[in-house]
Amino acid sequence: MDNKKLAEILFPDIKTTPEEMEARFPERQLPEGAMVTRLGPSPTGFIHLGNLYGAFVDERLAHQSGGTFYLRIEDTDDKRFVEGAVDTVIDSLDFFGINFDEGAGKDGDKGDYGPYFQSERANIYKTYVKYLVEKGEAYPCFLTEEEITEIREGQEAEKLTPGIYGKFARCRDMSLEDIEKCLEEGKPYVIRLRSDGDPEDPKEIHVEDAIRGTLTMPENIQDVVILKGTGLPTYHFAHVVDDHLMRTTHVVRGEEWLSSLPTHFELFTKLGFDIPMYCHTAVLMKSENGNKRKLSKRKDPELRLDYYKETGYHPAAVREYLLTILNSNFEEWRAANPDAPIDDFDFTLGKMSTSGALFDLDKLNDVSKDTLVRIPAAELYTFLTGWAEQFRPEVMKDLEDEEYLLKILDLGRDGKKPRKDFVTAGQMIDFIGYFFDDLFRIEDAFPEEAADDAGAILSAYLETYDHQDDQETWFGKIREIAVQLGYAAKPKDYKKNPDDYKGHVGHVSTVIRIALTGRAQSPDIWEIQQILGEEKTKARILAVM
RNA sequence: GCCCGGUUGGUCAAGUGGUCAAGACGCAGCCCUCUCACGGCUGAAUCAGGGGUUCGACUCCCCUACCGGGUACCA
Repeated sequence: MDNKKLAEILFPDIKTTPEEMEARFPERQLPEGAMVTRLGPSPTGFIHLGNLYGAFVDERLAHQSGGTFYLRIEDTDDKRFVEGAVDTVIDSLDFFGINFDEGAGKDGDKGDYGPYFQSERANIYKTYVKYLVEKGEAYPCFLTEEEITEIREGQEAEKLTPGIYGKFARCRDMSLEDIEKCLEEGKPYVIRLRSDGDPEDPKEIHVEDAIRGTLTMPENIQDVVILKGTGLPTYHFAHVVDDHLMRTTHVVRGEEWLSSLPTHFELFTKLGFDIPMYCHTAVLMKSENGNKRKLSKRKDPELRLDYYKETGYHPAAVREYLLTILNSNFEEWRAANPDAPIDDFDFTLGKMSTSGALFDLDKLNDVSKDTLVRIPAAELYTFLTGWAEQFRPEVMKDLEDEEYLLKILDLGRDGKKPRKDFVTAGQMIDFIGYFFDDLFRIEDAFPEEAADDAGAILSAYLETYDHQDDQETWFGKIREIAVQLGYAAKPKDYKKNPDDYKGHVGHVSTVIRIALTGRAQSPDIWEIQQILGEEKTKARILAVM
């Protein structure tokens, strides 16, 4: 068989050679130890939490090592290309602080290793396919879908490994004449790898994985498709060619790729490429009925990245959370360095978990509280208004008074034990709602112990109210009112002798609290009053009376 | 079915032959306290099961179970 001739028949237009490719995409000039990583989303532009999780690893590895992180659009499938997909990918990741150095961009490709759309790299792939055909390592296959199904069914019946390999690879050893004949007849075909694997007795191969250690697997035996009927490569082939030519040093991808590793190994070997360091991450899981399952696009709103944006999670909080899942020692580090920039943390692949982590909203919320408490009020204000503008435009008028808002946002946040009231922007609006007349409403009932005296309490309060009082004298007055009306000045007294009192000062102040905030629970009343101002304070008391 | 991963409290997890098996979230109780939050303290709760190897196994080996993935001209 004249493979050279076959290659020429199959790819008459391909004049480029692997050597030329090597020259065109030389090794990168990067400092020692610098890592090159990539994100390869499909062109729908849909980015979910799993992507973010992986992208975060890519980004940290590259930027921590002084390397390069690039974006490559994997559009070898004939899936519909969604308009603006690249922008969507870039924007959604940018929101979480993840930026690309190279690759597909809003204003076209950037970098010397492009094109960065796989659909535009057909001739590059074909150069290598042609090369493999010339060497007899690949061949055209004319099997139809029906024939393949038939083969598979036969294999299943005989309990054999399904697939096109060994004697099932019926086009493997066609003569040049037969191939030419099929070609002339216009039969559709694909190019398959001629695998060296022994179906009878597969050898073991060893591949390094930075997260999982040395992986031991049986060698590939399948004559996998490398070039589809469309003239575009399969993922397997594109991965090998692209990651080599783009000089990727670390391939971060989900563990669902683990089982095709032998195929990739054989391709790398046959093409004479060095194998990159693989980093197979665990899949994010979700608990359901006591079982773990993969997060699903349809069932789990928290998988959509937009969910976090819409709910009003601060990107920094999501980053903190992701890092706590990604690196088990991050929480410890954060506890020791509460104010350090997150990028100071030394991210390591070895600290990554190999088993699927359950996504935990409770934990996210807790992390979020701790994150927001570290953000200065002015910045929080920008974040809050930015969010509200997009998702709660009707409250924007309440947020206009920046000076007023800053005081509200900083309420009780100073000192060594700051309040951690805020979780998300949406929740914040709700939490501080009583500061705004149009959002203020009485939500809770007066406590039983003091309900009957509510009128008396409020009128006495109003009578003695002096906006200039400091916190201590202010509360002293409430104590007096409480005592006068038959309430204990201290909760402990009441607890000791509940029959001697109607209730305690806490019940009395709750009545005031409800009049002012509409709620039985709130931050410090005195501080709230100072922010509300004398006029509004009095008006609210009066309104309830 | 076959192949490949994985399995420490409800959740996230430290742990690499000798620990009373860290810590965090959540939960419960107590303290602080005018409410809530914050903070502090205490508590309940874990090595999937069975065999080996060993003086000694969460750690090493084998089997089983369970979970996840793959088994495409999808990525």
